[in-house]
Amino acid sequence: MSKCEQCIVRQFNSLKTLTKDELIRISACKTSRFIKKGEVIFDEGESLNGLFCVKDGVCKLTKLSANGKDQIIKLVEKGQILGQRSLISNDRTNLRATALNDMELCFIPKAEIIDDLKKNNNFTMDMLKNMADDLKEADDVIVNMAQKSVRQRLAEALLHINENFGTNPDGTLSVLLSREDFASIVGTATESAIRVLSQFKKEGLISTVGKYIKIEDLEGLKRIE
Amino acid sequence: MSKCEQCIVRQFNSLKTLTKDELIRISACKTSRFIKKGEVIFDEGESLNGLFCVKDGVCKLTKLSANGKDQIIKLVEKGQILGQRSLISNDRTNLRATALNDMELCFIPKAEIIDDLKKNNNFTMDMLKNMADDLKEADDVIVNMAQKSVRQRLAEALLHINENFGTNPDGTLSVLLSREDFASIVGTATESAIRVLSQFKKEGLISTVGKYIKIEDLEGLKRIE
DNA sequence: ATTAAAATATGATAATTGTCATGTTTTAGT
DNA sequence: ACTAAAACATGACAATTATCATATTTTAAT
Repeated sequence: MSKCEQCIVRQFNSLKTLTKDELIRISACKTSRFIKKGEVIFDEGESLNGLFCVKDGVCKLTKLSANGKDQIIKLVEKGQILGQRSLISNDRTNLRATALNDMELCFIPKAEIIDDLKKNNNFTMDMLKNMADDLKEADDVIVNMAQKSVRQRLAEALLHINENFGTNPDGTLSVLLSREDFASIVGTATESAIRVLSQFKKEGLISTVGKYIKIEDLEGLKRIE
Repeated sequence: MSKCEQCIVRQFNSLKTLTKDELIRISACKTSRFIKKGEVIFDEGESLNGLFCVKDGVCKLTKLSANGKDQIIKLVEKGQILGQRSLISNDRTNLRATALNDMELCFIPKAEIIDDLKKNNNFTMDMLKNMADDLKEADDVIVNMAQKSVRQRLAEALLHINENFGTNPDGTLSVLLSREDFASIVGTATESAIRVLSQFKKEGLISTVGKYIKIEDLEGLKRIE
């Protein structure tokens, strides 16, 4: 089992604020999990009893709406943490996490994290900062959902993915999403997402390389207001 | 100037976790502000340099969308705190706060709060819990915005206000909102909000007493799915 | 390699929601 | 009390988006 105190991944999340001793303690009780693409990491309403640290891969966090459709709330990638919200609220999860590609996760039991939160104020503060950033982002999403058209939202989704998850060497977006996933981010019917993406392609705003999408005209996408 | 350590209002927010000494210190440097209905407490992009504690009244937090329309993100009432997000992120506000009725606010300078956050872990933890709850709520709103009809969203808005802000003695909703405000919560055109509320009235789901709305059929509103 | 299933695509049409125009009622200020 | 402004209301129509039907292409399993 690899050691937390030597793990590069923790530099990207709140675990970076832990002391060496704390990391060694956590390392001793953490477990590793490998998840295949498409598998559910945890479901809505589950009790997690701990925190996941994403060592590799990307997953989507979704919530099932009353109409039977999934809504993607957030994408989580390597280096990020999973399950903070329910850990802190001492609550069941309100989102389902599904792997978008093969993943490796470390699981840290709740008791250890709670202990650190109580004893290490830097850790608590960093968690708080991240939560505050998530909240700001969520507020922005609310406004977009409420006030913008499907076309605008889809353009912004592409820009957001480009900005936050980067591209492959050939310039295609590194996160691979189905049209259904795009629809689920934007909150529209799959057919509508397909239509708008086809339109973007016709207009030269994007192109496709196999299943991957490449942004051809960043400014053009930004101009869709 | 009234004293924080004797103030009932703080029992409803994170300030309740502060020690008597900390409260006395805060009390000494806080200022009081009276805001008239309709006045802007702070605008999007302002630097707050502190935290507001709502002693009396209700305000709305809005964000201006690119289409020129305001979106109401949250209603904040007596006992709640205002400005945490930007204080913690050390960021300008991303929302505007506007008084919905006459308000009394206490303003606590940033330095004092930061000091408490660093020294009192209970305070930090409570802020973190509240932020986590806000985030959960925001996620729910995203799903509703993305997946539900205007009719459903408006029904839920009425239920949410009833649940969280209560009613006057005559059973009317205690928070008084214009049709434009309702439209701004739900993310629709004012005319659409008016139409749907008229429809609800025709269907006997709600009634009006002057400018106030009364829920007549709670179960009926819940059934709108 | 074959085949079934899943994903993508597109047309036709219906449902929802927005916009504009216009009128009525309520509120606030002198 | 009078008047202007704001809020509320409603109709007509346009724009957006969803739904249903049906192909086509791609993927995965045997």
